[in-house]
Amino acid sequence: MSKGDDTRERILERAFRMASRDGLEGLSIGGLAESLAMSKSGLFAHFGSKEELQVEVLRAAARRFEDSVVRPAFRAPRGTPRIRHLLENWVRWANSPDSSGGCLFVTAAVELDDRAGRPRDFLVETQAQLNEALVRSARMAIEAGHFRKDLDCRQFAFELYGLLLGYHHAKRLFRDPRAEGALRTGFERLLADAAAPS
Amino acid sequence: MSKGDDTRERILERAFRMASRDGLEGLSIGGLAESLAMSKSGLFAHFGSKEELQVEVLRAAARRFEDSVVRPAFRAPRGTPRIRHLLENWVRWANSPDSSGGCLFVTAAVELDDRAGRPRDFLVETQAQLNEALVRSARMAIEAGHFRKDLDCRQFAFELYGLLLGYHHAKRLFRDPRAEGALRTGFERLLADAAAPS
DNA sequence: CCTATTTACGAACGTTCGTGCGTTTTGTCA
DNA sequence: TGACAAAACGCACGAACGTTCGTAAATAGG
Repeated sequence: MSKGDDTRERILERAFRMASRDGLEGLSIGGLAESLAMSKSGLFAHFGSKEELQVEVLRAAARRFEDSVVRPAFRAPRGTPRIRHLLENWVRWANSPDSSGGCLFVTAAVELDDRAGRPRDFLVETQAQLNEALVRSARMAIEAGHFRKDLDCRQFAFELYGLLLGYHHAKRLFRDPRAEGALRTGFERLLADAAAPS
Repeated sequence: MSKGDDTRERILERAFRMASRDGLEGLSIGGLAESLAMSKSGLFAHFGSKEELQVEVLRAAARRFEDSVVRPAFRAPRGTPRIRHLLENWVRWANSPDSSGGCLFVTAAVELDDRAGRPRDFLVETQAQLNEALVRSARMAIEAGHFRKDLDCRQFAFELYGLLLGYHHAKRLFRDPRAEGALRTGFERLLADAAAPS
């Protein structure tokens, strides 16, 4: 790997953390450069524009999420085990020191939700993929006989995501230590409601 | 009402809408002044600092939310009717043209969740009050015999808020027209699960 | 109507923002 | 090692930011 690619990765890693806290707009090139002890223009040259930097930060985050949350979970057996792993990895993601400023996707979603442009397009695409992965997982759980046949899989995904958002909110705004417990309780309720009749 | 108070209200009304879209930090005094056809310094003099403006925007929003969502709902009979009214008003709030840039509280919560200061303190306080109102509503529904006695009211509030956040996310980022239906379906599931055994 | 006060203004401050350009340093490979 | 390319730099730019200040206009009360 060339020197340039190496710094580029260092930049994105730091930018990921900064953007989690301050948002993609709040992320400043000057501040980012300073925190990496390099010049503004030197850093800038790697991306050519702030918008491009934002897209690349999102791309790096998406890859990281895929690597540490989705893919490992999809190695677990289909059905409830896989879905449980998904939640477990997701919680670890949200609690990881890299996300100490909040989940970047939550921050970005709120920030970009009506700001047209490439960053928004990219975020919508990856979030849609994540949502599809959730829906698919539920569908597989039906096929595996873990979930009831008449379960609305999109609805399941919607409510699961809502629980995660509620967890994020309670943990970060209220700093409520009970947030994770509430998330898990809600998750169990969701699973129980989706479960196939015994 | 004096002339000053009148303009102050006009400023806050406009600022409320702008901050819903761009956040409390993205809200710029220059832009706000221009959109109101007044001078930056003239507007600034009403608040003395941007932080103070942010707090006042939040205060105005909280009053408005109280007036149009919470208080009207609390005029409905205790128990499920009141909780249903709460959701109804809440959805209307989220869909109102004033919130066309997203619910200010959601935007602000994500933005301020780790930015210490008076705006964050104020937001936490009002959001905590809202949460308490939800918990209280659930408790009253138990007393009214609508909800089962062993219901965890905090958990109920947590999940209800999660549904709202999920709705906000699906509607605004995905522009999914099914979002409101998913919210209502989840809400009914939540109510059914909380219902007293017949 | 005159005066005292409130309200709004215009101009400027110092900083920071994203971005562009020319140069110098660093790395790479024959 | 010498030459070419890649990478990082310093510097400057115009614009926008929040904020300050002295002054002009508008309003309110006697």
